[in-house]
Amino acid sequence: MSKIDNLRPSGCPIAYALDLIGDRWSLLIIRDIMLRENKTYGGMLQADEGIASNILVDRLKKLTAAGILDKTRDPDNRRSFLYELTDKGRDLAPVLIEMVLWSGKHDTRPEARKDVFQRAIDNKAALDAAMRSAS
Amino acid sequence: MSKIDNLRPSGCPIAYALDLIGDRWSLLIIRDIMLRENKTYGGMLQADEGIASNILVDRLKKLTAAGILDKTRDPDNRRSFLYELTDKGRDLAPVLIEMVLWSGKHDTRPEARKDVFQRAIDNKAALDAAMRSAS
DNA sequence: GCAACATATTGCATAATGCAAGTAAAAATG
DNA sequence: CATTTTTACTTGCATTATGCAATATGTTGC
Repeated sequence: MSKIDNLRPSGCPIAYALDLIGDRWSLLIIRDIMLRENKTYGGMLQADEGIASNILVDRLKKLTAAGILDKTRDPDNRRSFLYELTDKGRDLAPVLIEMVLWSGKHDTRPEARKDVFQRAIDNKAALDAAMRSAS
Repeated sequence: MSKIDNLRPSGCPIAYALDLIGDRWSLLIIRDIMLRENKTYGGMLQADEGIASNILVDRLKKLTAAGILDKTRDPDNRRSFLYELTDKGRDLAPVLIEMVLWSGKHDTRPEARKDVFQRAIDNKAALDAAMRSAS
């Protein structure tokens, strides 16, 4: 198991957030749930960015331990698990939305995908509601 | 020098943001500038969280290379440099604000500092403007 | 029990981080 | 103009995290 268990004691809210979700993968897992209804280990393994299986397990454990995700058996497929957002996890929707707006404005690469950016521009509140209800 | 130079090619805006600022320190540097007017190497070294000097140099270089920071000589102290936000950097203010709101709601530790959280609750637009003008 | 599916673990190489000490260069002091 | 101080940065080395490929564990349906 990797990554910090102990939070930085400064009390700074930015530091707190970074201690829990400040890495290259955690928010992509939350994106998978919020924007792609991808709630299973297997589905997340196959996502675009190609996370390694041990890292995925590690992050799922940490996000669950942090009270951001909740792990349950999938009632429709009893050999699979569902990782769903808790209230704390759902409340990350605005953070993700602001990241999308920032990248949409500043990522000038041709491969940059603008669909979610456009949704955020068109109706931020509706996107927020959709992301929260996805869990 | 550490950390990835090549961006993940998925085109996902969340992945783009994480490739540039998805680590434990980058947003704390930006916080120092935006919320503490801490724009020098030495000032950042002494911030609450105690970043190591080599990591600080590395992140300052990367953020500058990413077009988020701009490095100039301090006109008031010619042996010091100022790291200031570009437009791209200033546009991260909403991301930081949403993180503050999230942590303020969910960090239940007694040491959690609530001052910036309260500012964001009271007048988000005013906080955003203050953070942008700090650079 | 067995095949298949799904989640998770292990071993090992590479890369990032953290710490302590040292270097470099500009400005202030005498 | 030599010396000290300030400020920025670098280096060496130990520890920790990440990435990859292979393997293992657990669950279900037959």
